[in-house]
Amino acid sequence: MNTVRDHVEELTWRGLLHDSMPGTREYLNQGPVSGYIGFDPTADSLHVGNMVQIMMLKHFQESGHRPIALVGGATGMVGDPSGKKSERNLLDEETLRHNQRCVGDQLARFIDFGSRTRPAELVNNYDWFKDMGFLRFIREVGKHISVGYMLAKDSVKNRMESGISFTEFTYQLVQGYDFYWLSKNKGCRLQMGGSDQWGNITTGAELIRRMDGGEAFALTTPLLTKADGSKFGKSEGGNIWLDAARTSPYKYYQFWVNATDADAARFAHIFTVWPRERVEALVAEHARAPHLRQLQKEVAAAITVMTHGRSELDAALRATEILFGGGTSEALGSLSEKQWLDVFDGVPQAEVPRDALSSGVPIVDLLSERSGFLPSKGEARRALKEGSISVNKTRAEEGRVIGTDDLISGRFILLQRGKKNYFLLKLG
RNA sequence: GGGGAGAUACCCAAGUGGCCAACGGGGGCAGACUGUAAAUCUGCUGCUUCACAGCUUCACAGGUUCGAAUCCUGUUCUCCCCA
Repeated sequence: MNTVRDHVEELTWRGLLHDSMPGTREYLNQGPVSGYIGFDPTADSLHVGNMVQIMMLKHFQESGHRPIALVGGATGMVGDPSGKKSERNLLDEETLRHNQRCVGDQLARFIDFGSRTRPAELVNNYDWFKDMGFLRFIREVGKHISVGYMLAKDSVKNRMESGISFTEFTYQLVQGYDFYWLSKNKGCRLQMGGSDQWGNITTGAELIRRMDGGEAFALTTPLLTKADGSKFGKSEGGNIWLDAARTSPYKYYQFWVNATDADAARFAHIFTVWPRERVEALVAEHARAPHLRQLQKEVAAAITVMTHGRSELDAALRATEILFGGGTSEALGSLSEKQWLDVFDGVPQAEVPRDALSSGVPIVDLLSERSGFLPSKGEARRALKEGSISVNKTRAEEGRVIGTDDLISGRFILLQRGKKNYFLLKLG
């Protein structure tokens, strides 16, 4: 089985190709090859900001090639100056090890490590750096690259004013050596990454050329920004993580379903493996009836399944239906206790003691100190004044007192500020 | 080492003895509109038993004054110029 599809063409229509080194397309079209992308183990979970690179590996595998995910245990200890204006804090080895394991597990949800024909592989550059002494490194590697060459990189140039440590200055050589090592030991002569990695990638290609006389290739992706120019991957609550414990599948689904029209179209290209006809048909359909948000829904569903699995998506959809699907107090009452807990799994919650409730709690107290939903009573009053508070899907007035009568299914009260902020109170 | 400028709420930024919880902008939150969108309009955005009331707040610590973010003293930090 040596058939591969034209990967460069595939990336092009998906809008994922920013730049490539000469000959890369031809190299890929010869047959299955290996290609790698590095991931920083700076946290014990990846977030949606990493999704472009994750999908690069996935599309690569779908095209018939063998993806290698490199977890940067060693490079994570150094710190990449690319795109950073200040020196980075170093992580200790124990933390890095933990992060590497978690990141590896997450990648396994997207790319297939068990394929017979084109299995993905996970490597950790700490393994080839841990016994590499400083003297050996500067003799074997440093010897081949001139300081002038290194200084010419943007990542270094941009930091000459504000200052850059020798450690970060050296980073490109360390990452470059990864590329060399993989080409030598794994036959991997292609590196992929974000466009900000171009400088590091070319250093690696240069090393391969000088140390081995070998040829190397590269593919980079454009930096993804949202249609309004803001940074992709952040939302009100901060980062959107791939770890369900950090970002619930419900919130994760909501993140994607809230995409603007333009973003949703791009997400369909980048974050799904749908064939071109399907993507284009959906986009066209959406253009005819944008108010249905069909594109957002399909894209969000596809990505959520890929990340968290079918059943987590179903739970997220149920929650969405209840919270946004014109849900009413009656709809809430029809849920079983288990359904309540499932549906609101991703919603912040607090417990309140029964006796407090039986004597009645003023809504202001309930919203603020009793639950922690809103930060202060002043804030709670303000919210009530603007009419943005609902209790069990029914708008609440300032004088409202909440008692046991308001409990649904004998246990729950659903608080709501505005359309999208929910809070679940449980009887303690 | 010498000289100068400055530190104000999430960010930028006015204010230079009482009318300052502190103009304005950004951001954030909410309401209307809508498609859980964008754009637009409106309101809110220190705390408190929201009241033209009280309390905490304008780098930090003291002081002057009936009264200070605003004046004085000291401390810390930042920036610029000269050497």
